[in-house]
Amino acid sequence: MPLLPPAAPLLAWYDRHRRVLPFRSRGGPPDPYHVWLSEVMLQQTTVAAVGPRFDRFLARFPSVAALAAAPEGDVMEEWAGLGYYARARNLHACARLVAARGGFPREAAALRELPGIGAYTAAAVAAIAFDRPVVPVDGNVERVVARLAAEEAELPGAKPRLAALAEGFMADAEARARPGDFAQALFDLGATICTPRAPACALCPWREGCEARKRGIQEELPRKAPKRARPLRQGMHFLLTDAAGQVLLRRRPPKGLLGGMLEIPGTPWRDEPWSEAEALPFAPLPGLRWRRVPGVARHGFTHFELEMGLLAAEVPALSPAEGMEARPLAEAPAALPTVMRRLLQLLE
DNA sequence: AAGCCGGGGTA
DNA sequence: TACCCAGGCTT
Repeated sequence: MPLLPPAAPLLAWYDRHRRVLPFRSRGGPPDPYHVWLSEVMLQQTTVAAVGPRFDRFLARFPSVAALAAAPEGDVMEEWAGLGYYARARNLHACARLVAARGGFPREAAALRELPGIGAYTAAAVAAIAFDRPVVPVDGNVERVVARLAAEEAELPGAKPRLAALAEGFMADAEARARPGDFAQALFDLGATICTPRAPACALCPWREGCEARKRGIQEELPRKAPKRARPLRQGMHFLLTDAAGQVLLRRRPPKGLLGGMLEIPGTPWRDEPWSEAEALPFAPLPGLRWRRVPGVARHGFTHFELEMGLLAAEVPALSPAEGMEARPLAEAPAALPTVMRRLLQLLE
């Protein structure tokens, strides 16, 4: 098994080239609340997408105590558009636990017990906020380590092996002296030099010790198991508005797809397209005359693609049933997940 | 171990 | 288009 390269060149590179990011502390010690919030937002979400949303979230919920005291609906609404909405629910639950115990645990093992915090986030918060000697293993670190060690086994099967290799970084005293910087240096290396495609090996502080580069296979690693094709599903939705400019929305069940988020009422999503007559029994109010809004809206989820049609009708005044609520049409997009915003875009 | 769970940036 | 992203939870 090839040895991991020393931490010193990477840390020196980081000291010169580290990215300036909205959620990164400048100067002073990092605020654990800020570190935790940014790490949760960054789960499967790009730095570019998180930046503005992090500042907006902090403005609305400035502290763990403020977040813990907020109604869950407010948190879900603030999360609208970010995706993976279970993160928002877990974030809120976690804030309440942390507020009750008077602060975040400092050890990764204890952080790991909190809702929404897995192995990665526990290590990231422990290292960055508390300088505990652990290595968070995300997609960047997996890629860097797979190339350093020329690990040819496919992901996700190779995850445990890559994590075990990454743990070895902390055997180096220079890494152990700066765990937070070391973790973020790995992220920055993966994001700017050791990129998924066309890595800039000539600029890499670890180019001498990289086994994949020696063999010329750096662009092929990490290998990944092939993914299944996403099926296409169909839905028909009902835009019911009133004379005051309000629109009828429905709250989705707390768990599952888009759990806890608002939606525009509609049919179930199935494999075949819906005719207007087939869809009508699913309308939020019977006996209305619906008109078809031209066009179809498309949206991609993780495991299927969705195509939606829209029917519109108007009543004098909405009286929302249980599980429904009326909102001004102009304010609806801000509270809706992106898939529902796509439907509203058909009106333009 | 495998499936479920969003959305956007990028080539 | 397809791939990837500072992953976690459930079964």
